[in-house]
Amino acid sequence: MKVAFLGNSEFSQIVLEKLLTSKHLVVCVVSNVDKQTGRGRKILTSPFKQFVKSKNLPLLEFKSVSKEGEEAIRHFHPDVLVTASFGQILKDNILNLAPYGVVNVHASLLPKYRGSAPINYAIINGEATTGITIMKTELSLDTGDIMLQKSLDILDDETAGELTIRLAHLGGEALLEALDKMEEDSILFTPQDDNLATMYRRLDKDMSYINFNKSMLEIKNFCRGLNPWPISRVKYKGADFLVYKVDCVNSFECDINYKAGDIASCSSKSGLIVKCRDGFVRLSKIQAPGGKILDDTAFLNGKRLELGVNLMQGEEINAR
RNA sequence: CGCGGGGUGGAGCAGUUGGCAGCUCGUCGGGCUCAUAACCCGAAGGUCGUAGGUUCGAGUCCUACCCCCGCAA
Repeated sequence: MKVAFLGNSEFSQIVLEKLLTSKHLVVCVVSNVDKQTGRGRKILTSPFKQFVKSKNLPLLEFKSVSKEGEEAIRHFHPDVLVTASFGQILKDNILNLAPYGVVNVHASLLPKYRGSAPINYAIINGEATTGITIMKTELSLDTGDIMLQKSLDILDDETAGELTIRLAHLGGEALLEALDKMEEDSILFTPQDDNLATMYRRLDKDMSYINFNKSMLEIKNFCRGLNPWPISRVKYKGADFLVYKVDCVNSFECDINYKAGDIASCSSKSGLIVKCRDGFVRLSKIQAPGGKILDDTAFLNGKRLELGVNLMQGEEINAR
């Protein structure tokens, strides 16, 4: 099959690499245009596009494929279009461009976890299993018929970033299998049951503050699910401290009656321990504004935090 | 020229209006203890990011450059 590949991220790259090892031919790759980004507002080429260039694949860049890309892609006469972590929503002209239409590699077991951050939310919600769905792309988001699914167990301390890489490899395998079957015309299309569907909205920094009214496990999962971006965080006296790792604390005793979100211990021996709904959590890897990522014990050697201060957004100082 | 924070013994930080370079931890040695991540005593370890400049004197003030980070996308 002649494939036009649409993608942007590291996830896309891993799937594409797998595709390049197969008998299928990648005729062109479509990605977003470079924009000002990063510190100093420089224009940088994404790692994905650098990879594509290094493989000497024809690279097309569009702000909107539907508006600008139809002719250019048609020029390569693809049999099928494949999307993997491609941010843009495709219109009819692109959906019907190739004989086999558009196939999407989605990182969840649809119809669960529709939306742009399926991997993150699977971890946040404490799922034990997630997976890959190869599906037909249609006009509305992540609703197309399912062609093939593969599941994967989520590891205990895995972050969303780590899981993304594992899912991408699985996604590559699933995609090849699906393409092979399409070619033999032996693939089944199963409609999704919309009643079972769950949809989650985009991640952003506003939703990344830790809510200590939740349980130890929920907070830990929240932290894992938001790594490597946007990173869970707390507010200490008005400043944001990024939290890279949370551990559940099962053996911490204290006689003071702390509220959820209060700092219950902050010596460089014990680490940074905070009260939550059903116990205590330890914020064991944190980063102060302008600082680097540190273990809490190292962090507390230099920065002295105050016992009893509340780390929930908006809360003010209250001495027990 | 998008905004902002930072580079100080091995680690993390403080350093006031320029005036002997400090704190917490770690390391090494000794002591106490049934024992310990606890406690006590002592020691080692620093070209204060780089290059210039101002000054009797610069970690501190000025200039240029390098590196790291947050916001913003």
